[in-house]
Formats: sequence, C-alpha cells, structure tokens
Amino acid sequence: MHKAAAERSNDVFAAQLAPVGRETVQDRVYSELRRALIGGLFEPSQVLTIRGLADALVTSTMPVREALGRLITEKALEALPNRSVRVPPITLERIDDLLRARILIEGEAISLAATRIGPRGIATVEALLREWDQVRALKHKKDIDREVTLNQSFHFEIYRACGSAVLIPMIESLWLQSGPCIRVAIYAFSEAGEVDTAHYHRSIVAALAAQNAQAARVALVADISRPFAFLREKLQSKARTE
Amino acid sequence: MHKAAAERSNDVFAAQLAPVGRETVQDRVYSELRRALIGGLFEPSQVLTIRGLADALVTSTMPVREALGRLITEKALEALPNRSVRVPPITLERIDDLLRARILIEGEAISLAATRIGPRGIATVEALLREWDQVRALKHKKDIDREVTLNQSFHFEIYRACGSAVLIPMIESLWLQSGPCIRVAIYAFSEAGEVDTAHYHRSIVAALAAQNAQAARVALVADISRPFAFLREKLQSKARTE
DNA sequence: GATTTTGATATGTGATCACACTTGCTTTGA
DNA sequence: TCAAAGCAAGTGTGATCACATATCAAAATC
Repeated sequence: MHKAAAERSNDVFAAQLAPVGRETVQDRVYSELRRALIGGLFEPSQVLTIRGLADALVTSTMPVREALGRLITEKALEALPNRSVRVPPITLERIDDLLRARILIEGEAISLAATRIGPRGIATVEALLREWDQVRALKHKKDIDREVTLNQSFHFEIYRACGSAVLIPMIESLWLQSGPCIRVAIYAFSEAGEVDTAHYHRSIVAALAAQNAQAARVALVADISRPFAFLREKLQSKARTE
Repeated sequence: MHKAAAERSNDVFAAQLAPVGRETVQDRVYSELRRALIGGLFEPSQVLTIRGLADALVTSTMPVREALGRLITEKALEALPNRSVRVPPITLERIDDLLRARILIEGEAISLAATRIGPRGIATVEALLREWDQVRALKHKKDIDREVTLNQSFHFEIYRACGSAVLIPMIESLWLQSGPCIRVAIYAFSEAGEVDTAHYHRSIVAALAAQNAQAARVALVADISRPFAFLREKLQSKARTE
C-alpha cells in the first residue's frame, strides 16, 4: 500500500512537494554539538553534563547521552575516569600531533582532489571565496562565526572532490578535535591584528584550477599550519610566564 | 573519608589487592563488537538488530544501542535509511579506498615508530613473531582467530611506538572498517594455498631494528596490500562470472 | 491468478524511573 | 580552630515502557 501511495503521490504531487526527511532527535543533537565543537563554542577542558545539555537543547537525556558517546569515540570529547565528559584540554603535544595528522590526511585529500575536481567544483569554491571577501569587506569583526563556517565550507567542498568515503570522515574527525584549539587561535589572531588569510585560499584555488596537485598540497599545508603556529607560540609564551 | 579509607588500604592491603576497575556494560559490549568486527566474525551486508545482539550478549538493549551508535560513527557499521544497521558491504571502490588510507596512515605511523621504538619494543615484536611461528608450525589450520589476533598485536605494538594519540585511533578505525573484508581475504588465502606471510613481518622487524624508516614503510605497505590484492582479484573474477 | 489490502510481528527511538557513585557542604568532635 | 564524619544534591548507567514505523505473510479484491 505504501508503494501505491508513493506512486500516487508521484503522479500528483511530485513537482510540488519535497521529501520531508525523518531526522531523529539524536541526529539533531549530534549535529548541533558537532557544529558547536568545530566552531569552537566550547572551551578546552570544559565539562559537559548530560542533563545540562538536555536542558539547553530542550530534549530529554536520551538523545544527548547517545550523541555524547558518539563524540567520545571520535575523540571530539573525552571521558574522565569519574565518568564525566569534557572537551579535551590543549597541550603542546596535542596540537603538534593534530597538525601533523591534518597535514598528512588533508594534504592527501587535496592532492587527489586536484585531478578530480571539475570546472563546476572550481566555480563553487571561487563563489565561496567571493562571498568570504564580502564578509571580510564589511569589517564587522563580529562575524567570526560566519567566517569559520565559510572556511569550513571552502575546505570541505574541495575535500569532497577527492572521492574517498574513508578519508572525508577522518578529516571531519580531525576538524572536530582541533575545533576548540582553533577558537583559541582565532582570539590570538584578533589580538595579533589582521593577517592576509585570503592569500592562502587564492593560492589553493589557483593550484586546483591548474590541476597542480603538489602546489595545492603546499598551499593547503601553509593555510592549516598558520593558526596552529599562532596557537603554539601563544601556549609557549604562556608557559614561559608561569 | 574516602581518602582516609584509601590510605588505610594502602597501609594494610596494598601488596595483596589489585584495583578492581569499573568497566561499564556498554564498554564490554563495545569491546566485544569491536573484537568481532576486526576478527571478521560478521559477514559484509549482515544486518544487526539491537534486541538480537542484546539477547546474544545477555544484556538489555540499552548498552547495545549505544555501542552500535558509536560503531556507526566510526564507519565500522552502516545505518540504513530504514534505521536498521548492517555491516558495510564490500565493493571494489571501498577496498581500494580503504587500502589507500591504510597505506597513507599506517605508513606514516611506522615511519615515525622506526626512530622511536626502543630495544624493548623490538624485543616485544620479535617475541610476538616467535609466538606466531609456533602457532603456524602446529599447522592446526583452525587457529585463524589466533593468527588474526597475533597479527593485530604485532602491528599495534609497532604503531603504539609512533607516540601519536591522534593517528592510533584512526588506524583502529581503519582496521574496524577493513575487518569484514579481511575475513573474506583469509578465506581466499585458504583456497589459494599457503603464502609466505611471515616474510613481510621479518622485513618489517629488520627495518625497525636498523631504524630505517623508509624500508619499514615499504615492507609494511607490502604486508597490508597483500590481502587486499587477493580480495580485489577475487571480487573481480566474481564480477566477471556474473 | 495477480495485485492490493490488511493485519500481526518486529524493530528503532525517546521518555522515565531506579540505583550507584561522586561531590561539595554542613555538622560534629577533639 | 581544624579535621573527620555525615548528609544532600547532582550525575551517569542500565532497565523498562510507550509509540511510531517497517516488514512480511495471509487474505481479499479485481
């Protein structure tokens, strides 16, 4: 009967209605927490409680605890021996470790993408770049979240072109893990004044347009290394003063 | 008071009692499912149900559903649109994708490990190698599970030496994903007769002992490529006959 | 006889409850 | 005054229930 219903709807409503989807509450909670982590909305070492998050997200504890469990397995969160869960703290070893892994895997992904991204893909990332320029031109200073989102879209639009269903989830996991660090780095940027961040992205697009995998990899490494270098310096200077 | 109790126990019982630990049921279910997946105890495309697993593991549904959710996020299992969950099916693209990622990441890990693994680590992997030879010498043929476990211990004993808290979980995730494929490959091995699998492991140990990172990487790539090549050939021949 | 409808069973999801453990503060005793 | 004991609030874990949906086979209709 369902098949018949689907066929009838195909006949009559296909052009008018879009499928509504059946996203579960748990999926929404998971997505929301991911977004918050990648955007750096949580501080490193911050402790999260199931009931607290459930209240904040206006659901029950059930979807939250399953989402937290999933985030713990991908190392986006950390389970303490007390069974409480927190955002992993930043250490010098950890940011070096994360940067090395990101260079390795995202470098490979963009290297693959360079020969597979088509003119359509190039056009899409160029459009994102223009949109990003517009946001920066406004100099609102408070659109950090918007810039972070655009940066994420830019990178993942490229990575998607590598065509690897294995590498992309790993890159997402790495972004999830470095999200809280990036937040700290962004604040360091604000203090250190403006840097020409757009330059690296233009180099990446130029290399991709030329299908030059090696140049794309080099430009990408420079791009993702920059905030980590800032963060590293900041941590070291803080360690010296203590 | 707890502190006082701990101190008292320190005084009197420290030499006699070991800490009992507080592993949750969910952790045990998760470990058990991981073991089954890496060992290839589940077939590709096999559908798993929460209640079915809960009955098999003699627990309630709660720990199982959370463990399944965690395995789905690390792509060890797949969530169908029906909301049922299955072991990911094997495709030619997927095994190529998995092999490429494993070569990339495990190659990097062993390259780092080559300069960091000490004489103690070398001794440990050599001991594993000898144990493995003994198992093979018995020719029991039915100790496939034992060989799989030893192979896993051998590799991860090396990877642990790379000292990266980021890379190792990624490698675990890759093994989790390629577990069901490996099972198929092992059966292909049995049909194809014996191959000198120990040779690759000896090359790896020799390269590590010489602290030759490049040689270790090459030997490792040969080792992990072998079952994938078998599997690939088998899949292609099956595709031709259909 | 083939197709559709219908109903029973099975399954995932979310909510709620009970329990054990932790944590922080208050009270008690020296 | 200070440390130890005890109490109370908070938190994670596991079990159970209710409900919506999926699945599959039997029955009804053309």
